[in-house]
Amino acid sequence: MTSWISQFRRGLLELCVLNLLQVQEGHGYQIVQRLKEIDGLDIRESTVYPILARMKTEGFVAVRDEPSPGGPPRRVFRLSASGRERMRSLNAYWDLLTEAVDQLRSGRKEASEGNLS
Amino acid sequence: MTSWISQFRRGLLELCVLNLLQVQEGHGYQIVQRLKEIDGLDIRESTVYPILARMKTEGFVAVRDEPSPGGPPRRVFRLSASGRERMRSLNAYWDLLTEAVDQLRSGRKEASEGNLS
DNA sequence: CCTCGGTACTATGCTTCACGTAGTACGTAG
DNA sequence: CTACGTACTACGTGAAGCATAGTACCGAGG
Repeated sequence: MTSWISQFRRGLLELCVLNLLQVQEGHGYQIVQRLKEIDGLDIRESTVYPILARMKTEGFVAVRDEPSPGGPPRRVFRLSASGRERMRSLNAYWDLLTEAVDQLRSGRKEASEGNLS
Repeated sequence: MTSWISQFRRGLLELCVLNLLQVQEGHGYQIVQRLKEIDGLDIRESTVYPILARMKTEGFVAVRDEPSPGGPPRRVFRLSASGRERMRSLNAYWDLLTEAVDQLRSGRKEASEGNLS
């Protein structure tokens, strides 16, 4: 991983997980699969599980075990009240940041015309 | 600093500095002052100087000294060609991320209005 | 002169978190 | 009984934001 890309993801991944769980509870593996589909995120198990563990110890999610049709038992995560609160905080700050960046970039000359690599 | 807020800023601050310097060269202290004005960033000297140092060792900026009217000599930073390249990369990835988050948040449930699943 | 405050930068250590790698365990198909 | 998909855990590394502290130059006021 090109390292600086990882840096951008800091904190953002928790926001993504929270927003996913806000829609519907899910188990770790499932969340990993969903996040993998999202372009630009390219996330791995070893990143997601620690996030979920952290969120559990901080009380943002409730956990219960559930049997799996083909594998070891799943740990299903469900957003708690404080988790939804957290999500709102992160979303709000994220919006603030994106707005700040937009502002900073728009006042200035040209922005990067579509060139990703 | 509430800790999780700092995490969001990862990498983003370099992007901000690059975009500032793209408009006009400037010295460290000046860049700090400018970034401080930006809402939601709330940045400090001890964060900015290391970024500038890093950018220098990686060749993204050229540095020259300049006398100050009221203080020790200033170190003036100017974006290099590879610095502009870097800026484009970061901007592109940032755009990708914001789009991904927008997508993730909008495709799911509601943004604000009550519309349960 | 000497201190105080603003300017301008440097140095050190802490902490958080993404990620790589590896390992455990369950189930089914061949 | 091997191999593969599922599902999770554990450990170590490294990057970077930040707090704190220190250095140094300058002008104004007592």
